[in-house]
Parts: sequence; C-alpha cells; structure tokens
Amino acid sequence: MANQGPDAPRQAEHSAETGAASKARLRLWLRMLKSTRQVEAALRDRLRTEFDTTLPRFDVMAALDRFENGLKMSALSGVLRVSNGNVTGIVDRLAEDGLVVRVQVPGDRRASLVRLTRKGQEEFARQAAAHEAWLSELLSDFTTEEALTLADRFDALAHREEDE
Amino acid sequence: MANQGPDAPRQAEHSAETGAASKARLRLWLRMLKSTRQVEAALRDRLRTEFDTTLPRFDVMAALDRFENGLKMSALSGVLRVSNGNVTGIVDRLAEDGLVVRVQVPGDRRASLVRLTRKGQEEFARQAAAHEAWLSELLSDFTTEEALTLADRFDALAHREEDE
DNA sequence: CAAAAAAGGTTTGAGCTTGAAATACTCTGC
DNA sequence: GCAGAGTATTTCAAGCTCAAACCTTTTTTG
Repeated sequence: MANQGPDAPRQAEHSAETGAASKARLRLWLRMLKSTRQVEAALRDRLRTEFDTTLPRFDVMAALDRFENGLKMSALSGVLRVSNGNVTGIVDRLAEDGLVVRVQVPGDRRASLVRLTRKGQEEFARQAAAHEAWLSELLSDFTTEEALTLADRFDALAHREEDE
Repeated sequence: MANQGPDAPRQAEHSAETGAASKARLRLWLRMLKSTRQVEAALRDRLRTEFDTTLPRFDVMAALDRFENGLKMSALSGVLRVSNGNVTGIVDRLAEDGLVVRVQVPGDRRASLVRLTRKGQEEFARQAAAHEAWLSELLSDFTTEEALTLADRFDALAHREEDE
C-alpha cells in the first residue's frame, strides 16, 4: 500500500490534519490488529486442541472466576463488553457442560446469578495455567519491564475510550 | 526455551518460574486485547452507521484496493489471514452489491480473480478516508513518533509468529 | 495415458457476534 | 391498585468465523 503517490506528501510540513500523524496511527493500528489476531488465533487453536473449548467460553469462565459470588447476565456482558444476547448462548452451552449454573436471585424473578460449578472451577484452573504459559511464550519478545510499560500505556488508551 | 526447569533461573531476585514475566505479559495481553476491541467496536459502529457496511467487508475491499490486478480467492484469504470458506461468503455479498467482480482466470477453470469494480473503488476511497480519520482520532493519545516506534515493535512480534 | 495427488473453491455445521424486538418482571407515582 | 417506566434476560435475523468435507480441475507420476 504505502507509497503510491510518486511524491505525495511533499510540500511544506504543516501536514497536521490528514497528514503524517494519521498515517503513523494507521500503521500502528494495522500492526496492533495483526499481532492481536495472531495471538488470538494461537490461543484459540490451543484451547480447541488441548481443552476442546473456545476463547469466548474461556473469557466467560475467567470473568466468573474473578467473581466468586456470581454475576448477573447483564453484569457479565458488561465485564466482557459484549452484547447481552451474546452471553446467553455461551452460558447456555457452558451450563449444558456442567461448568456453570444459573442461580435464581431471591428477591427478583427476572434476574439470575451465573456461577462456576466446582467442576467449572477445576477446569478453569487448568485452562488458566496453560493460557498464561502460552501467552508468556507468545509474547516472549517482551521483557517484563517492557510488558509492564506497554500495559500501562494501553491502559490509558483503554480508559480514555471507556466512558462513551 | 521457557525457563520451566524446577531450578533453572532463580537466585538473583528473579525467582520467576511461572512468575513475574508471565504475569506481566498476561497483563499486557489483556490491555492489548481490550484496547484493540474498543477500537474495533468503534470502527465497526461507524462503518455500520455511516456506510452501512462491516469491518470484514472493509478489510476485503482494502486488500483488493492494494492489488489492482485482482486476487485469487486463496490469495485473498492468505492476505487477510482468514479461512478460505470465510472469504467466499463475504465476496458473495460484495458481488451482490456490485462492489467486486469475479473474473475467470484464462488458463485455469478452477480459479477466479476477485477485483473491485469502479463503483467498489469509489466507495472504498470514501470509506478509507473516513477510516483513517476515525483511527487518528481514536489513537490520538499516541504521538506520531510513539506510534511509529510501537508499530515497529509489534511488527517484530508479528513477523516472529508469522512463519509457523 | 490413466490413476493418484494436489490445488482452487464452495458447502456445511457449529458456534460467535451484533442490534433490535419480544418477554417477563419490578418499581414509581398517582 | 394500576398504568407506565424501567430493568433483566431471551429470542431473532443477519452476518462472521473456523474446520472439515466435498467438488472440480489441474498436475504429477507410475
């Protein structure tokens, strides 16, 4: 893609608006996306072959593992930042496999709490350990310090977008 | 590679078997993923509301825009790094809308080249301009220099994974 | 040359994802 | 009480995604 114009962005350097900055950010975005997708693909593949599960299922279980008291469906979709209806199906399938349960909330017949079962906890523990190891391998280009620095950098970005 | 040994590294403060490094990388991964998804969600939303299209459609058109002579289906899925069958459906829908065409390859009755139509080119040009502007806005936390530095950093990562 | 292997694509089945509409329940104010 | 507003969740249609199975057409090879 890059340099199609023979001498496109010459001229004075008051580029500012559609200029160099936006090209640089576009470039960054494309790399980020590529890297993220590669890591995601690797994780998905290993989850599938070694645990016969999927990334979304893992994500849901990870969220539930952090909240031992369970999460309401809406809270779950909020934490994962996916749509409401989405979570319904994933939880359905996890429940079929006996990894999570829906517990009725006493005072409110609309809501239910989703919680990991014992089996779910044990299964997730195994998956999470493997997941962390895979990731460390996949991101081994980054030293501990660099990883932490970058993590904070992205954190700022994430927070900025968060409240919309 | 990984220092898994029961007593491989330790000593000088980094006892790090499954330790600090992998936690840091896990943290980085979670932030990357969150940021990437937020940007993706924003882009998807705007593509939908302003151009009535989707990110995968945009990606396909972007790939075709870079190769004016067209791409074979297999090359297209290679460039985009998605599965074969996936591209079939997206191209089908783009073709229905008159944005791309499938052209028979002379010497080979199996293959066809996919190409942007005139209309597709024009439509993509509008979308790409908007896309670049949105991105610059979404990533405005990063200066030009920082963006380029990070892009290179991720590039290394991407290339490392590439050949598997 | 014919059988086997490989290459290019599509189809299929299962699951993920979204946004919108539908359902069901709770709460507020009158 | 009860109408309406608001909350919690599910259902639905359309589209994306993958892996695996499946055609068809080339290419290889015995």
